[in-house]
Amino acid sequence: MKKKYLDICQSITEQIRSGRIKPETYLPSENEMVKEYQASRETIRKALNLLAQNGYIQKIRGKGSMVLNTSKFDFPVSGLVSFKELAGKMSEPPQTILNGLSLGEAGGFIKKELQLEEGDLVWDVLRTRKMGGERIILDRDFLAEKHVPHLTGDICRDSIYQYLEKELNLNISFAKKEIIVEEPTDEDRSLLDLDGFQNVVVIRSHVYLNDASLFQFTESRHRPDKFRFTDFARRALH
Amino acid sequence: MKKKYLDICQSITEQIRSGRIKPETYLPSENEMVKEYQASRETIRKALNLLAQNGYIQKIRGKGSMVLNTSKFDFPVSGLVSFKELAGKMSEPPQTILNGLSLGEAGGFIKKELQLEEGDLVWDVLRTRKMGGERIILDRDFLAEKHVPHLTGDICRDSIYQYLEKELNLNISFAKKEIIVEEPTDEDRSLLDLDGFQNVVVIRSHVYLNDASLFQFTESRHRPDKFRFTDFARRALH
DNA sequence: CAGTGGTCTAGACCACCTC
DNA sequence: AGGTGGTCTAGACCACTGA
Repeated sequence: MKKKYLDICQSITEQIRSGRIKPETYLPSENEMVKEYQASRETIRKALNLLAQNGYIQKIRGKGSMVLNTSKFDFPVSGLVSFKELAGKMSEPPQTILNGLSLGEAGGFIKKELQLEEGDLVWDVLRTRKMGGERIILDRDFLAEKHVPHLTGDICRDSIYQYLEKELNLNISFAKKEIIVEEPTDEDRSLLDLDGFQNVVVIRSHVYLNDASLFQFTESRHRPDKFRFTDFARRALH
Repeated sequence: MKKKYLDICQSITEQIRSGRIKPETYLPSENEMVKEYQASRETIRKALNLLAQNGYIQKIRGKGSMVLNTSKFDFPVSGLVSFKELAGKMSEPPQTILNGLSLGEAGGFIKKELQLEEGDLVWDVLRTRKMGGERIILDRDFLAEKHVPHLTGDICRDSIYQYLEKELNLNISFAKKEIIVEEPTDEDRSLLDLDGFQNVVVIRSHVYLNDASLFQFTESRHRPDKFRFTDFARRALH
């Protein structure tokens, strides 16, 4: 199934990212794009709305679609991105250390978080992320065994998300996240280079598949000086 | 200008929030809604897409639109919400203290952040937010005088956003934000009840109007134990 | 198979901006 | 007045689900 509006969106995204279309200038009008892309106006508008949602353009009535400046806006923890995808956009390559991988019956806490039944099994994955020689992030993932029957150390050291989407064809769809600041646990102190920091930033996520079933609960614990979260937000319509 | 898809969206939102439509159940099909709301299917779909973006429903092909559980998901720092709007959803009423309000020529730092010209004026607003008797948040707002010619202490103590949107009819459209953790400044220590915390959480925002012009730069500094950010994120299409 | 949501179209009317 | 984006429509075909 090829989606025309996605093609158009990617085409324009590419032109903006490469600098062929400059910030503060206007895109061709929707009617011009209708001819250029051989698509109906609604299809063009679908593509443009995607760009607007992601902060690439601002549509201004009576004038046109202005390209926004997206530089300095390059660390998309926002959205739903795995560490490997994120790392690909960083200057220096990070490193993943697998500290633990086990499959077992869900305990009380995690059984509740993943809404599991009595006797359901869960994977417990513990990984450290190293950047610039220092252990900066501690990730603990819980994955429901009924959705992910098989998991290996190699997959965890590479990218779990890649495996789930490419191999298992799971459709990761949305997540609810919360960011808070906590005191370091003993585990944080032993597995991270905390350098005397009194706090860690904790991101807790519940991740859902296309059919709205919950399959993953993650806790990502960051050294505060290396933590940065950026977001593009549109004001809700009223 | 009445927008049918917004009416439909609000109608369904209201039914979900009030509990008349329960989580884990399906909405009527799009074709049924076409009759119910006397609208075309594309208009219905526009409304449903808004609901999906905001985490109210999950659309599942071949099955329907499932209502998601939105409880425990109640602190929308995400999106673009002013403190007053946020406070309205909290149990206990918070309090705003105005620590400073001045209009002056833009200095080097803020001139750059707000992309101002030589001689442009900016408002500098400093406010403390008190919750449960403790001073928890320190907000510093810079607003370009060319967009906001007039500002008073009463407006700052109430809600700047309300004034901008209701009185000045400014259309606040989008913001770029960043969240990081810093050491407290002397100002933080004197104006907040830091209780010995070694860090503050800082949210920096650049806020833009409908015509893509930058009009506000804000720094919001939070005591870490009272900070919480929640987010609903959909995975980017590929 | 019928029903669901996903994509696409061609055309209409409106509100806004600019000249 | 002419061009821009914003809303809405009626209809078509497709892909997926479940009985």
